[in-house]
Amino acid sequence: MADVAELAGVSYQTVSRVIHDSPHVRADTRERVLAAIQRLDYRPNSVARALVTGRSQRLGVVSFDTTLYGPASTLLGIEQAAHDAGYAVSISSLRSLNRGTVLAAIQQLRDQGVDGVAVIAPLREGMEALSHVGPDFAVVAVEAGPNASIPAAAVDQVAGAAAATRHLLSLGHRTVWHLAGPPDWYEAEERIEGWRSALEAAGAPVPAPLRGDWTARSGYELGRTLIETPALTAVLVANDQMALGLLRRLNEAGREVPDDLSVVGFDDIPEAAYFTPPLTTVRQDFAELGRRCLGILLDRIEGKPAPTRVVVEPELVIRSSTGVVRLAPRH
Amino acid sequence: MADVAELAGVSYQTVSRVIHDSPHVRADTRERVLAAIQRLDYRPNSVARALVTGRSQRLGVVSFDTTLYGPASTLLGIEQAAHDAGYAVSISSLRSLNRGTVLAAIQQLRDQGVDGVAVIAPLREGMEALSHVGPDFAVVAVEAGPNASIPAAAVDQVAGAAAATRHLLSLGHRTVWHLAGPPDWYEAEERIEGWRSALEAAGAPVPAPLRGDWTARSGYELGRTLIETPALTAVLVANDQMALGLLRRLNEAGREVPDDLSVVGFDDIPEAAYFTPPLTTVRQDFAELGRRCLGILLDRIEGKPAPTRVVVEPELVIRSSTGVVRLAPRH
DNA sequence: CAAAATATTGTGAACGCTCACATGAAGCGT
DNA sequence: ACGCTTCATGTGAGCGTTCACAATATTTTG
Repeated sequence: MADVAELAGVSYQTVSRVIHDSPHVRADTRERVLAAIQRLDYRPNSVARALVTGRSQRLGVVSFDTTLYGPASTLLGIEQAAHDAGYAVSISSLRSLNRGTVLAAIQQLRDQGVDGVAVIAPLREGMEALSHVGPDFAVVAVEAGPNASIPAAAVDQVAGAAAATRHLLSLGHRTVWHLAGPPDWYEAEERIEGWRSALEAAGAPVPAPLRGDWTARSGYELGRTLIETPALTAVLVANDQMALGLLRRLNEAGREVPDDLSVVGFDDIPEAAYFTPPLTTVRQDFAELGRRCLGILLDRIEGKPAPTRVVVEPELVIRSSTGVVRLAPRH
Repeated sequence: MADVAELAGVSYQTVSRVIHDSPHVRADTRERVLAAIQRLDYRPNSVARALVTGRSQRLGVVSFDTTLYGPASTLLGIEQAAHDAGYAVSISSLRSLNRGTVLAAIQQLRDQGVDGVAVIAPLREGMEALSHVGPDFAVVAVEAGPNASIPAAAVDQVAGAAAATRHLLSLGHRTVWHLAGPPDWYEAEERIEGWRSALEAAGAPVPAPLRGDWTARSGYELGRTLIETPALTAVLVANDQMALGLLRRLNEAGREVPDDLSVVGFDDIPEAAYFTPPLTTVRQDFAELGRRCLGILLDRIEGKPAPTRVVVEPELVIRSSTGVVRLAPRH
C-alpha cells in the first residue's frame, strides 16, 4: 500500500480511501491512485484488514456428511449465496456427530476468524450443542427442528410428508406404511409426524413405522419385512436412497411398482426420475434453503433482528411409482 | 496475550513460547502460563499470526459441481486430510467453468490469504488456466489429464476403462460399445482411450463412442440409440448416473440386463449396488485421491520437491449387470 | 475580501502476534 | 572463584491495514 501511495504521490490513507470508495477524495486523485494500483498489481491484504476491523468477511459451515445429496446441495446453496454477499466460506466436515465434535468444529472455525457459522447437522445431538455457543457469536442451524433457542432455516418436512401421504390416500390406498429415517434425525421425526397426522386426519390406521438409516442398503433390508406384510399397498419412504433399495427388493421379489405397491420417496435426487420405475417423491429446494439460512446468518452478524426460524415449502413430484390401488393384490 | 502474560507473571514472548512448545521454557513457568491460558480462556488469534508469519494454515479448494458424487467425495477427502494436517479449508464453487472463472476463483482465494489451492475442475478449459498462475503460488489439480506443467493427482482412468472392457470381452462379448462423457472432460477422454486400447488389443472392432453429459437423462436419451443398434451386447458407460438412465431405457424397452445386454458403469456411487440390476462398475477411491492431492499441495507449499503427477488405481466391482453373452439375442 | 464552512489529505496509533536480538541466570570445568 | 557456555526470559520492531483525529486546501458566504 505504501508503494502505491508513493507512486501516486499521496499518503497511504488516501489509498485506503480509494479502495473503500470514500466520497472524500477528489476525482483526479482517485484516478492517479487507481492507476498506481493497477500498475503495481496491488491487492489489499485481507488478513491485515481482518486484524484491524475484527471482521474477516468469511463464514464457516460445519456439516456432517457432504457426500449425501441434501447436505451437499445445502452447502452449495450457502456457498453461492455467501459469495454473492461478498463472503468467503470455510468448511469443516464432521466425521462423527455429537455435542463435542460440533462444538469443537465451531470453536475451531471461530478461532480461524470467521464472522459466523452455519451448521448443517440435523441431528438432535448436534443441535443441542448449539445452545452452548453463547449469544456473542453468530450461529445458524439448518434443519434444526422446532427448537426456538437457536435460529434456523428448515424445509417443512411435516407438510411434505403429509402431502405425500394424502396423495397416496387419494389414490385409494386404505393406509400408508412408512419407512422412516433414524430416530435422532429431526427430518425423520418430522416426516413421521406429517405422515401420521395425514393418516389420522383421514381416519386411516397408523402402522408402526420401520426405521432405516437413509442408505439404499437399509431400504433393501427393510424391504424384506415390507413384502411379508399383508394388505400393504402403499409406502412412504423417508428418502430416495432407501426408496431405491426398496424398489430393488420389490423387483427381486417380483412385485410390480406401482401395480402391486405404490412407493413415494423424499428429496428428489437427480437420479430419482430414472429409477425403475421413476420415483414419485417430495422435492426439497436445498439451494433455497441455503440462501435462507445465509440470510439469517448475515442478519445476526450485523446485529439485525433476525427471524428465529425460516421455513421452505417442499413440493410433491408425481412420477410413476405411485398408482391407483388394485382391488385384488396379485400376491 | 498480554493479559495471560501478566497473570502468569511473564512477558508476552514467553506466552508465545509456551503456545509454540518452545523447548526454551522452564517446566514450572510453562505450567503457570498454561494455567493462566486456561483461566482466561485465551485463544490465539490466528489472523494476527497469519499477518506476521505470512502463513494462514488455510487451503483453498475451487471446485465445479459439488453436487456430483465425485467432486463432493474428493472435496471431502481433501478437507479431511487437510484437517488432519492442521489446515483449514476455504471453498469456492464455480457456477460456470472457464479460464476466467477458474483464475478469478484462485485469485480470490489467494487474496483471502490461503497458503495454496487445489482445483477440482477436470475440464480442459479449466486446467489450462492453471498454467497462468505462476510458480510463486502453490496450486495442485485433481484429474488434470496428462498435462505435465502443473502438478496433479488423478485416478488412472485408462486402466479402469480398460479393465472394465476386458471384463466384458472375457464374458464372450464380441465388442463393447461406449457411452462416453463430454469431450471437454479429461476423465471422459481417458476412459475412451482405455476402452479403445483394450478393444484394439483384443482385436475387437471399435464402434464410435456416444456422447452423454454425465446425467441420468443423457443416458436415458442415448439409450434409445443403443437399443436400435444391432448386435450390441455390451456397453461401457462413463459414469453410474448415465448407466442408471440407460438401465431405465432398457427396462422400458423390455431388454433384460444382463441377459440381453451387459452394462458397466463408472464411479461406484453408493446407490449403484441397488440399481436394477445391481451395477458392475469401476470404483474410484475419491477419498484417497483427495489425500494424495493434499500431499502434493503441502509439499509444494513447503517448497519440497513434489511429484508432478500422482495416480490412484481404480477397482472393478463386479455385480449383476454384466453376464456371459447369449448366443442368440432375444431381440 | 476575510472569515467561516467544507472538502480533501495526512499523521500517529493500534489490531495481536512473531521475529531477531539483548539481557540475565545458572551450570561447568579448571 | 573465574570466565565461559548454555538456558531462560525480556525488549523493540514490524507485519499491512483501519480508525480517530489533525492539518491543510478549497469553496462559500456575508
